[in-house]
Amino acid sequence: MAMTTDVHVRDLRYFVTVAEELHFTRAAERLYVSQPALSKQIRALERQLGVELLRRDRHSVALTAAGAALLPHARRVLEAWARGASAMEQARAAQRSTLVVGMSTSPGRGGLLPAIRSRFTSAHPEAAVRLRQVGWQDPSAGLADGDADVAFVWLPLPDQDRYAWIVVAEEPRHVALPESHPLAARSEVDFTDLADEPFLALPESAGPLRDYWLALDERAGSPPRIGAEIASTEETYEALVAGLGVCLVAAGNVPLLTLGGVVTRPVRGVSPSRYALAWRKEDQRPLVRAYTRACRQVRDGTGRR
Amino acid sequence: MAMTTDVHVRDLRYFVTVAEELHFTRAAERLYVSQPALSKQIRALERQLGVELLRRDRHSVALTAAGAALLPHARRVLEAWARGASAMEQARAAQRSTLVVGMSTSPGRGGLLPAIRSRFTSAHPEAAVRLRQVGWQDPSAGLADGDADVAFVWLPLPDQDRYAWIVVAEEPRHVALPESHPLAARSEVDFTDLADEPFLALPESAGPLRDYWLALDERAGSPPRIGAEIASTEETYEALVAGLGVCLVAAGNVPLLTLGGVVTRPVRGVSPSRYALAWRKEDQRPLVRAYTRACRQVRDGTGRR
DNA sequence: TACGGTGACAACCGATGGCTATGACGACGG
DNA sequence: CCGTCGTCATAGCCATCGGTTGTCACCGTA
Repeated sequence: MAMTTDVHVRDLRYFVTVAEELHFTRAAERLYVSQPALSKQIRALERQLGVELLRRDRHSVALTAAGAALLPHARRVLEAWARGASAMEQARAAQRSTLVVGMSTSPGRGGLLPAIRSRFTSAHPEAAVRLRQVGWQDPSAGLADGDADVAFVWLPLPDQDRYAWIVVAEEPRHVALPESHPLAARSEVDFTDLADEPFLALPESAGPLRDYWLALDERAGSPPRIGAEIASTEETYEALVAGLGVCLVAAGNVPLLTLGGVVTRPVRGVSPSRYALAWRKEDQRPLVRAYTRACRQVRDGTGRR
Repeated sequence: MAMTTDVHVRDLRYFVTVAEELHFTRAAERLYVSQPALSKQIRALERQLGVELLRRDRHSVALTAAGAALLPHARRVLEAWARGASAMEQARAAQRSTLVVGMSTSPGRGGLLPAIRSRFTSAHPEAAVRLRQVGWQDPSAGLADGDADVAFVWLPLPDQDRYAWIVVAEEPRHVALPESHPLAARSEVDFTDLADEPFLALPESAGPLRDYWLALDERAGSPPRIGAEIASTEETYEALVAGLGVCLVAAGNVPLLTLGGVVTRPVRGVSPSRYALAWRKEDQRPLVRAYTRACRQVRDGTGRR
């Protein structure tokens, strides 16, 4: 007999209405339920509480002492929950009108983000855009776990069939080296010269993207040596100056690493990298569609103002 | 899509617990439910509210903004309901420890009530006794509709198989007459002399009791003339002085009617009336049993102090 | 590489909460 | 006086809910 004292808010609402009307049939109408249903629920509530709340007297209904005692508390519960429900209403609205943009590193690239944003907000002035930095463990930059609604990512993505994307930049890849490295003397390097260097690699969880930045495709089967794993720009920089290895980097990201002690050189013999805006393929929400449309327009220079 | 915003208080309790533990399995233990049940309920709550409350991150659980917004409201609802539940607890206790004694007219009869009460309260000091006056429409004096837990009634009762009783007084019946009535000159009358008089009768709803006070049994088939219906001592007195009829009255109730203009005379040829304490046969509650026991002891003079 | 611990999912089952149809019963009007 | 109306209660039905046990997928760790 574990006496759950929990109650359904609906039952309290029913009770309060009957207490106000002192009339089951009328109360049932106000509540949009049938009279028997209301009758049964009130009896169930009385049974649950072990107390007679209403005295039914053939042609009249009256509150008992217990019913009168319950009424104010029931009203307080209803009111408290009304506030909670309205908070949820707000949360729902906020969720509906907030777009979270995931990204691993700053997209930069010539005002891409501000341009998209300006188009987007002109189409949806009520919407808020939140940027969210996501570590490199997640190559989908938050799309996978719902942290982000759209995201700037490097191709290729894992689970390609779950996402759609628009390529926003195609950039040649450079190599980043400590400035003391022998190859730093060259102004340009062949990838074959790098194949035996220790590489800095993305985390395992990055899947095909890790392989891509190791340029696995260009290595004819011989596996790369891994100098260290990196999950952020800062880690990468530290690993480079510490001499743990070298790594490929998109041309657009070169400025993020060349702070001192690190140099970058163009690489021949590797495919260019592709940077894209991605979203969950089945996600049809207006804000998502508007953002991707804005992005496509910016890329294509459509309707430039 | 009538969006019931109602929520089960249990679900809020579940949510608050998970929000406190940030751990489903531990929360489930605290709540004494299985982990899948808890998981499902929380998801259902999220679905109902159309909002993500908790972010499950494989090896960690965190509140979302919506969850954080809900938490205080949920706590307020729980607290409001806790007060309500405790009020119901009190009401239950009060109901359990209050005995309602129904009666049609004052039992009087030599301190019967105080004697019973004193025995009763010495056995149940925590209990409260409430007396309740009931109109003569209800011959069970409130037992039938639950207004009373025990009641002082005149036999015979309707629905005899629903009640048990102890006879507390057996009194000869007198007749009450306006003092101007021819029979008022006699010091005693035969019922046969009364048979053709108009009688004051109890309401139809009194059932066999109405017939009893009309002394139907003594009338060999010829039906009585009804002068008026009466439902209280005052009505009876007024009807008597107005000359609407005569009526039988228990010896113990004679003082209630002989106020002026009305006289009473003993009646030969009618059975004595029986006054009883009655209760619902299936009612085994301790207070009811204690009261009837006290009554029996007082009647039998057992353990007189 | 096996293991322990996490939350999610599936299948099942009794209770709940709603409906319609009907019943009992007092009030009221012809 | 009798039929009808209005009231709340009951019965029988059905979908959904809220719980169970059993299992899985996943991850961190020994």
